[in-house]
Amino acid sequence: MPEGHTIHRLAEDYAGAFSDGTPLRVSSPQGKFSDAAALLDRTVLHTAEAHGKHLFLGFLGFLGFRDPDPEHTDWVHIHLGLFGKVALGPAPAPPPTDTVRLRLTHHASYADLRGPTTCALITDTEKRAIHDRLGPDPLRPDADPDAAYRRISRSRTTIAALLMDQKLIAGVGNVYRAEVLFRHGIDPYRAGRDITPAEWDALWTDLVGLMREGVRNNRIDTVRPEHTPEAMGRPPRVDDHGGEVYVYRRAHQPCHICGEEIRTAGLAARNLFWCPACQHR
DNA sequence: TCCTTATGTACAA
DNA sequence: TGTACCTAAGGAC
Repeated sequence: MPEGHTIHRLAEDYAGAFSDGTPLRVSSPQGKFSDAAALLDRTVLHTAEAHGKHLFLGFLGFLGFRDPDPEHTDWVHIHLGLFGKVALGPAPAPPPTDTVRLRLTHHASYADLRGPTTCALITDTEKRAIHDRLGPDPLRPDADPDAAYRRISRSRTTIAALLMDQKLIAGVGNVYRAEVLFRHGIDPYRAGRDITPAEWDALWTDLVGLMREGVRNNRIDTVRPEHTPEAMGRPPRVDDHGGEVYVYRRAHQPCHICGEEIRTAGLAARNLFWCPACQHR
């Protein structure tokens, strides 16, 4: 279930559960991360950080350093890809299944990582290189939305594809791109260079608010108060995604606002969803 | 039990 | 543009 909000929430949850200074037990029941897990075993989790859909767990102690200097931190770089999941809860940990790539345990908590596309031990230099190839993240205080607009405003590519490009904006995925374009009435096929500064400002500000709420609730909800199931007297959404949305995975269903049939089409190997009547700008 | 699908990305051609 | 990779849930049988 990973867009940027999931990863930022995981950073908070890992740090909250494990960064109290107690050494951790680190293992890889699946075996694919065993060598690194052995190096990290009985070291201390110092920090957890997210940039877009990338998660970084900072460990101290495997090289003998005890000070929280980034240069002396060993980072575990995690990317969940499409399928990755983390199960995090109070100790005792359940018996591990053979799909657990990385298990952290502690006197009070456990966290099991399954199905990531990336789980690797990296240096601080390698970590900086990852930050350098990612665009501004609406969930990070250091984000510069103007940097994203400079590139969007020069591009002939559709705004729907640009919003998914992590070099331009880090953390937006298929749900947030569909929903934020709907909320601003923007046709997903418009070229980036036709997006005005005012439109970009509104899109960015909205993403910041939506994604912060996503971190808080650990799910994506994008409908305004007047369009909730309660407000409109319609049945709540029931599927594995969970949150209330306008268009995502609602192909061929009526638009909550105008009743028009929601459309879907493939765009950059993903399914795009939009309302042709509401998104005309 | 099999098939499809999924909130992602990298690389080959 | 297509394909490979990682896992689990839901629906059709």
